[in-house]
Order: sequence, then structure tokens, then C-alpha cells
Amino acid sequence: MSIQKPKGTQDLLPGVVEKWQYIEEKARDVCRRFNYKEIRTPIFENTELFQRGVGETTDIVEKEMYTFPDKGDRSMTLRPEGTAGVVRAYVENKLYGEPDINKLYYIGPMFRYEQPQAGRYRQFHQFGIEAIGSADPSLDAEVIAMGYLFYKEIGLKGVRVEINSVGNPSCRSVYREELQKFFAPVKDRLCKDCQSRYERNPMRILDCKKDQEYGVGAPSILDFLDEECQTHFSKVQRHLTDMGIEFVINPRMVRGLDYYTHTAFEYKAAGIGAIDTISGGGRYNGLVGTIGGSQIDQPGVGFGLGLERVLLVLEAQGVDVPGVQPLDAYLIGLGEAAGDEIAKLLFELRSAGLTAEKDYTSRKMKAQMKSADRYEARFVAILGDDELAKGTIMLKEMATGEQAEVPIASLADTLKQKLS
RNA sequence: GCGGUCGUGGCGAAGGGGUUAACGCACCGGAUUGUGGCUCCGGCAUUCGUGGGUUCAAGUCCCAUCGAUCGCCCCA
Repeated sequence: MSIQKPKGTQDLLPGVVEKWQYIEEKARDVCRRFNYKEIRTPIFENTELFQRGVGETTDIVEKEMYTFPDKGDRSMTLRPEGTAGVVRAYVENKLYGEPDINKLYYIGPMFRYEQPQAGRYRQFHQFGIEAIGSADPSLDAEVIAMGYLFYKEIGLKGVRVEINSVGNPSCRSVYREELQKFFAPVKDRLCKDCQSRYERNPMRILDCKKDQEYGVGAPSILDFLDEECQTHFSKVQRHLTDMGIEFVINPRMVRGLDYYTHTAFEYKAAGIGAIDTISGGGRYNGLVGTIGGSQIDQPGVGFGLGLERVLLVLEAQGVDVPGVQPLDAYLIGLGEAAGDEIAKLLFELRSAGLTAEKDYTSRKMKAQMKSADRYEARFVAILGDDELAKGTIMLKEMATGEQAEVPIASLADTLKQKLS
């Protein structure tokens, strides 16, 4: 048995990789307009970064990390998400010393050891942004709006924006106690997952699909926000409304990472089997301090957007994404002398900026024509002994079937003119 | 980590114990001595994910294992 790719990974072959390039170009274009700059951080980091940053009690840290000792016996982990690494780089490179706030984006692979299913891989790709250095609610709204615009511009339809506020640590702990009081009487009847959630993170019980009935009438986090949190949340909403972005408030939304404060949000769409969340994000006002020390704490907000899920939903919606580009010209040489001339001519065309190809397997002319057809070549140029003697080449336009001899020396110019 | 379904040529897919492994697409060659898309003819799996077992005989039955896929938990 030959070696196979690791479980939950994928080979992105020619034909689909063009779709990825298209999506990535769109992401970069949106970032450019919103003035976000690219940052590239390591794909692996010290394990401790994620333990501290993402949170010890999260599923990611508890059971989903690709952790290994390196040869110096340091514990390393393949990044399971993007924010911790960006924040680490922000702190390490003292970006907080810059005069303006930092608006950063990244596109790259993330790794989580999970059981694969529709829209879930062990190596998956995220486009994410992080805006660090301001607690202004207009920045929360900008981040949400940016993801929204990205989806809109690549042609995704029916994307729903859900937002919530998870408050700050102090109002959240009050709410947490209230929730535990609320669920205490039915605790024994909750599913086994929710029994452990009861202790660790009771907010997750509200999110459980099995125990919906017990959550009816549960207190809402929104009733426990202090004044500052309330004001922040309502300003975020006002900004979104001003920008014409529709959203719904989902007070039961809980995110999988511990670092969120205030605004949490998700984008949802149908088309990925049982999964409907296509990306999510939120504000993290304690994270920079957690990673870099309290003396340099800075507020931040960002999102992480799953590219596999973008592609899946696009496909489910039948959205046409640009694929492989056709060839400008395909050159055919008949006989050895003409073949040599073709090799030279091909380089001239390519140097002139044209996309050009030839046959490398000595096939008959008919087969080469078929090949040109498969490549969707706009033009085919055929060179035989007759033409070679005259210094000309037969140029055929595939769509019309029209052909005429042109001087070899002017082939590149002629093609460029016809193609423009 | 747990559960359902499934692994046969490059792709899709028949065959569910009996010895030459259907068919379709794609590909290659020819009909058409230097011209694609249509048509016709021909070619294309010492072998059925891998390992072991049962049997006179195994893609076909059994066990294990790896993978795919869908779902649970959770998430992108």
C-alpha cells in the first residue's frame, strides 16, 4: 500500500486550487480597502501559548491540539487557531509602540485533531483579522462588517450575522452563578455533557441541542451586563444598523474560546451538512495582557473565517468561481527542424507575456490538436517544412476555424493584437 | 473518543462463493499521409484498500486494520 495523506487533510489539486486563489485574492482585496496589513506567524508555537491564550478548559486545548516535543524536548503545538500567535507576535515585536492601532490579517492553515466530517478537517484554512489597540465599538462593527462584505463579494448568499455580548469577567461571573442556580433543580436530568458543563461553563448548556427544554426561561446574559458592557453592545448594534448590516441578537451564543469579552459574533449559512457556523469571532480585551503581561494590556477584536466552509457553501449554492484560465496559444511543430523552431518560438511568446504550450510527447498532429482543444487554446500555430522554408507559420483561431499564414517573426505581436 | 454507511481501472459503476472482472466516461491508436469539437473501429484491471482466516474454490463469507464519508461532542 502506498503512502496516503494524513487523515483529515486534503490535496488541493490544479482545477480546485484556482478557486482557493480566487477566494484568497478577494480576502486580500477586502483587507486592502479596510487597511488591514498581512502578518505571517509560525505554524507551530510553544504549547504554552495556546494553553494560556486559548484557555485550559476549552475543547481545543483539552483534546484537539497537535502537540509534540521537538529535539530539544520543548513542547510544540501546531497552531489550532490564529489569534494567539498574532497576539504573541504583537507583544514580542512591540507593535503596541506604533502610533496607530494595529490592523492585521492572516491566511493560512490551522490544525485540530478531530474526527473529520463535512466542513471539518484536521488541517483547515482560515482567513482571519485582528484589530488590536482600541476598545471602540465602531471597531467591533467594522470587523463584523468586513466579514459580511467579504462573503457578499465572493457571491455567498443567505449569510446570517448573529451577535451577542458575553460581557466582561465581572458581569459574566454574576451571570454564571445565576445560571447555575437556574439549572440546579434539573441538573440530574441534563445530558451527561451538560452535567460537566454545569460546573465548567454553564453557558454552554443553553447551546445544547438535547437539553433545549430545560433552557426555557433561563436568565439571559443581556440582563446581567453592567452599564459599560450594555453601552458598548448597543453602540456596536447602532453602528451595524447605520451600515445597513442585518443581524440578529442571539443571547445564547457561546464561543469555543475563553478569551472573548463583550462582543461575540458568528456568521451562519446552510450547505455544510450538520454544521451551520461558517465563521466566528469577537472582542478579546484581556488576551494581550494574558500573553504579554498586564503592563502592556491592549484591547482587541477579530474574526476567524473558515475557507473550506466558504468553498463548500459556494458549491452548495452553485456559485460560479473562476477556474483554470484558457491558453492563449498552442504551438505545433511537424518534423524535427520545425519542432526545434517551435521550442524557441514558445519561449518568445512566453517572454512576451502570452500563455503558451506545446506537445512534449511526439504525438501526431491530430492528437496535438485535441490537446490544444482540451487546453481551450484560443489560437493554434502550426509549423511544417513548407512554412519554415518561407519563414511563416500557420495561425488558426480555434473558435472560428479561420487560419492564415503569418511571418514567424511577427507571431508574438500578431497574437497579442488578436487577443486584445 | 463514539456510532452509521462505504472502499472494484484515471473517474463513475456492475458483479453478493465457481474459475476470461460487465458497462459508461476519460485516455491512446486507426478510419482521415499536415488540422480540434461529431461518427465508426480497435486498445486500455495477472486483479477488486491492506493483512490474516474459512473453503477444493474468495471482489464475493469471517476477523482485524487503514482510509473515505455522514453524524455525535465541539467547532472554522
